[in-house]
This record gives sequence, C-alpha cells and structure tokens, in this order.
Amino acid sequence: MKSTEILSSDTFRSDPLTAARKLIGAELLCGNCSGIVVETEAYAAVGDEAAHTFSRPSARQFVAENDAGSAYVYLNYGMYWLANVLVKSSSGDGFVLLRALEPKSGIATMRRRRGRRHLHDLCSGPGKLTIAMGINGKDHGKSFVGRNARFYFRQSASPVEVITDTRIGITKSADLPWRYLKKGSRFVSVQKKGG
DNA sequence: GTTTGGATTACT
DNA sequence: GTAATCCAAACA
Repeated sequence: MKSTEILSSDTFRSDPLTAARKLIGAELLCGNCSGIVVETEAYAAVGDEAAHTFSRPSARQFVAENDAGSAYVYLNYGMYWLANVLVKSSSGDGFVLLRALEPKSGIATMRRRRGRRHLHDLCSGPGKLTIAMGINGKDHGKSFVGRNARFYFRQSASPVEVITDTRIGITKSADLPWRYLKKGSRFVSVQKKGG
C-alpha cells in the first residue's frame, strides 16, 4: 500500500528547493511507463537569473495563471522537450526540472521511443526522459496532481539519501547548489567526480 | 523583419 | 569538439 500511495499535493506547495528534494525517490508514472526520480533541479520564480521567469514574461504569466503541480514543458535548443513541475508556496514560487529517472516500468516502450537499448541511456537527461515517457509540448499546462492525471507521482516506499550539487548547463546563477541527486544512483544525467 | 541565446543530445 | 533546429525576446 505504502508503495502505491500518491505523492501528497502539498509537495507542490513547498518552496522550489524543498519540492526538488522531496521529488527525489518518488516514482513518476505516465501511461504504462514509470521511473524513479533520481535527479532534479530547483528554479526560483524570483531572483534566479537562470529561471525562465527572470527573462520571460510568458513564464511569469504561466506562474500567475496556473496551479501548483502544473507541468511547465518547453522546447529547448529547438529539439528537446524539458518538463518542470510548477511549485507555489508562501515562501516562494518556482519550478522543479525533472532531469533523470531510473526506469521501472514500460521499458520496452521507452526503448522504442528512444531508439536506444541500454537502461542507463533511456532517461539519463531532461530531454531523454521526456522522449522515453512520451511527454511533449501538448502536455504544457497539464497537471501532475491526482491519480487520473496523465502523469503523476507515487511516494517513495522508503527514505532516500539525497545529495546536492550545482545546476547543469546554465551560465547565470550557476554557483547555487540547487541540483538534487539520489545518492549513488548510476541513472543520473551527468556523473561528477565521486558521484 | 532580423538577430540572439539557450535548463541538450548524439555523433566524430 | 560541434552540428542539429526552434522559439521567445530583444532589437531595428
């Protein structure tokens, strides 16, 4: 029972750092596919130069018009869809970028979608996991909340050790330790020394 | 109307 | 190391 419990929507009513940490170890489900979240990054809606909200009025409008738990999905580098969860709280709004999963279910489907065979190459990056899970621009604005949502999270069955690191692929506010990783996971996007 | 800069990935 | 490929925002 514990392992199939839906992650409380309160998770998305936390500040971005807390929410990003809480999502590590949760299971993301979409259709017949699922995977354990092993890597996330937090982006703050205010004061974070790396966040879309810093330079995009359309992103600020998204935050204003959507509820906590909504999907913020955008096309990066003209090629890859990246998926975030909108979080809203009294201590700050923001996004949690889903960066890597440990594949659990629907692996044949993931292999077909990705055109890759190896388990470690299915969801080991923000652009890869959206392909593997079948998430794209049509999912922008949809909700991660509720058992009937197109995608949703299950609570971790057991406590997970989380480590932090600096965020990947950004040039502004790059020194903030807002990347969260499941300790020891070999399914993360970029292995750093010791990781 | 044109330019610019990306929260990436796969291939050489 | 770097090509691929699209969009929002900024500039003219």
